[in-house]
Amino acid sequence: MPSGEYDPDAAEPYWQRRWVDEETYAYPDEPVDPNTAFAIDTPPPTVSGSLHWGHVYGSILQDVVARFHRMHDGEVFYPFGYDDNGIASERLAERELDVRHQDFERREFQRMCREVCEAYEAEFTEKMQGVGLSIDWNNTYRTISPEVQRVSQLSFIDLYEQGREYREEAPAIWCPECETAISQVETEDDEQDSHFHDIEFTVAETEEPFIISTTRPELLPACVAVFVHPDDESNEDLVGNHAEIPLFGHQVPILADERVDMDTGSGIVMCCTFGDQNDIEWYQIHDLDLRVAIDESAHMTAVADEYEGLHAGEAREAIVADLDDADALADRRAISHAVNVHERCGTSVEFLVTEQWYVEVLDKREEYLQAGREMEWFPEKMFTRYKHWVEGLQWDWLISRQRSSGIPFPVWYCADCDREILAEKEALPVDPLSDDPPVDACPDCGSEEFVPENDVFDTWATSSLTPLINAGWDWDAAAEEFTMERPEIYPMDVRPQGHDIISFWLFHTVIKCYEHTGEVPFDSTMINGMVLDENREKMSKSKGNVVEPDAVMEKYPVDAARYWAAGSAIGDDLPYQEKGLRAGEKLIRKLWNASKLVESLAPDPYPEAPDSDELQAIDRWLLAELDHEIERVTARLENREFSKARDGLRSFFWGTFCDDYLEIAKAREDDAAAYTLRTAHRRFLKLFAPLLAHVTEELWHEMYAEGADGDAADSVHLADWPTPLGLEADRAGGAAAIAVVGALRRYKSEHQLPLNADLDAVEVYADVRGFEADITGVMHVSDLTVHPDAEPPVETVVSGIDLDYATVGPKYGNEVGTIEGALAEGAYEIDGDDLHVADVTLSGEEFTVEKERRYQGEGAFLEADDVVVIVRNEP
RNA sequence: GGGUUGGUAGUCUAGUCCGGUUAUGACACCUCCUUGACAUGGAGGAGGCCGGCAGUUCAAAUCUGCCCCAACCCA
Repeated sequence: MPSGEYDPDAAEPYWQRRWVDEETYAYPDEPVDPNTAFAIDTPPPTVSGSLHWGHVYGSILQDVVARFHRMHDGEVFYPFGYDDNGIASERLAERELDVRHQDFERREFQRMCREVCEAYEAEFTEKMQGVGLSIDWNNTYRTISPEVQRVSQLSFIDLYEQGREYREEAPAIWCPECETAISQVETEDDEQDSHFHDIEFTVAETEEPFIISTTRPELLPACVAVFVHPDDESNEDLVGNHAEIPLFGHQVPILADERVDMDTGSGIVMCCTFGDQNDIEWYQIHDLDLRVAIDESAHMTAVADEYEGLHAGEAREAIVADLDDADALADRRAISHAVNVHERCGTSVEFLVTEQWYVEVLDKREEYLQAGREMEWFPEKMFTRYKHWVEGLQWDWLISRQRSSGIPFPVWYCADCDREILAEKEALPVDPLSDDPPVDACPDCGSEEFVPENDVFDTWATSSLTPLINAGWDWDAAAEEFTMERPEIYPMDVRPQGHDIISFWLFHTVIKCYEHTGEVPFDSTMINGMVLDENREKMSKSKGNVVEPDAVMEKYPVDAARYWAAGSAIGDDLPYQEKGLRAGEKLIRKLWNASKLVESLAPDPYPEAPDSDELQAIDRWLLAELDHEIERVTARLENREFSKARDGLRSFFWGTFCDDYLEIAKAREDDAAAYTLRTAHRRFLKLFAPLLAHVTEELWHEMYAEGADGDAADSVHLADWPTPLGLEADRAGGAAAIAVVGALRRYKSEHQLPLNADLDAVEVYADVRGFEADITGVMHVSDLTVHPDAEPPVETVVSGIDLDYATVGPKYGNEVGTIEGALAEGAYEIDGDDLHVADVTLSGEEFTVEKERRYQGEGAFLEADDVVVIVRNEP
């Protein structure tokens, strides 16, 4: 039985350890009913550092969902993954060991990555267990593991066989620091200081000079055309001629195109291989030359003549200086502008023509939009993000990366005819660098020489397969079909994630799983907002406002953090506020203390359910109100309305159960009260369990686990979610009785009396029959008289008229103002059911007469809701 | 630059889709109260031009337009 004060420092780690040791949340190995199995697909966090408070926040919301459905529905599949196969993890290893991947042999570097990641993964595990997440720790995966490599390569081969992947030499976004192609989603804008250079070009045909403006003079050798806007009258005579490039001397055509921004600089712009995405479009549309001046590591090529070998940055300075010497630099001014950088390393990206693998997506935009529509979105409005992303797609998905660590493409090429040779599905995973291709000779040309593909998959190509990884998707060679080890969890019930990754992670997962299985992988998606600091500002290392999970956990119970996290409306950002955690602490304490009182008022052995007619009116009232609350909380949790579920349950428990019923029950000593207390309290523990996972478990074991059926004997989290009892109850009478008690409390408070002070005589004008003993008991009333039907002995004075605007408004329109004016001045007359005012007559249903009650008799006159109470008390 | 979402007492928040006249609750603040768990509790009080401007309407926190601020997504 609970005693003393609750000690979360001891209880929380105890239960966390026990949940893990006893595998409380293990998903069964044996077949599970697909109708009750509930599966969550958590996006595996990237192993690139420590977990931050945002991870904790999102995880708690997932866990509330998991715990609720475990109690409400049945078995819950709640796995955990570590995403450790991407550039982020490689860069972590480089940072941690102070090395560069280029300096190591591929296998050796991969081994180093694994070692660094292992330490961080152990820390992830510890932290996640430390917030009491009900993850099944038997179901964890690493995105670099052989099993996942197999799934990932199977996915590649399946899409290839479906004709949805192609290899092409084309302009691609390139990070010169990481020396790999990257996709559009991996870039971000960075506002950087730069210079605008006005450079003098010459028209070859006329030797007439003109000015172009550029931030990238080092691309002069890469210039392949000059553009003016078709509407640009001042420059239109240039079109059709050629321009001679200063310093480099080559000539390029001058063309017209609408993409030119006439307002920037001179309105004449140079097009290079490639400065930006515009250049790529011009290259494609106008069939321009390729003049590659910058190589994979951002050094100048032979095209740059004497600048060959210089880093692009050095070349820029050198070229600017030489332009100046040649009197070709008209102006140079400092500006600040947005530069496209690689989000992982902050390096400005280049556009290089390289051979890469792509997944075709543009042709199925409408289908993928429909796939998104088929999911239920919490909140609904987040679907718009998905929609705009899909509608705005401009590139197929580039999935090859020129990195050391990652999952290799299961592909070889014929050395003679370049035919693509894919691995056999049953042989996966393979590494073409060390494994042989599945054929001895090229089926096309018979050559026996093969070149292995050196590239690895984009990390998202793998992390977009988590539903399939979790479901145990595989290729059955004998049956020649894809199979699933746990078909009952696919499609998965919910996919939680932050709103920042809807566009790439969620989108890619939806489309890949959809292509493999023909089904949308999620029934619903739940989008959480971002965690902000206490001033509602985004947390960032540079601002120094980052909240460290460890610091919070040291100061507050985990349940308090869980309470705080559940205070958000789904999709909204949530500021970190200590008072939110303090409120959580208060609720934990209240729950603990109330439990102690329940224990002492209704000690062991707990009475069996009495016949319904033995329950007193107040008992039936409480249990009926609780039924109502159960329905509300259940609906709110189903709709992921965490904040409403939390606040509603909290105020019902605190106000109705503790302040109202518990106080009344103190005066009772019968079995009906004991049964009611126990029944309600046991139900409260269950209702709070998804939220306050630890304290409810502690109390459950103190009070109920021993006598519980089945799994509930092990954990409240394995108990069944409560359903309404459906008792008949006088809910109006109970509400009136509570109003009477409230009025009497207020009376005592106003008269500075202690709440347990005796009251001599109380008269109640409301139907509180059946609740008399409860009122006298809790309020210490010596003589209570109830007048269920009689009018109170008061004079009523008309104090005003309330209009029913819903009918009066539309009916009288502009006259409403006049009517209101007359009413305010008292210029009206009540005539039976009618009201004469301002030349109109309102009928009975169009207004209500407001009456003030005046009591002239002895004692104090109290009003609450529709209840009138008269107190006569000798001091 | 474009799009999305949000802006409600000192702070956080409900209500906004579907307009109806004392705008919800919590924290903090003020006053009072030791009551069979909890004073880390209980009863009460004060605190708001619902981001700004304009419009629609008898009536706007709610609908429309423009503007300002913030976050996110995309250029």
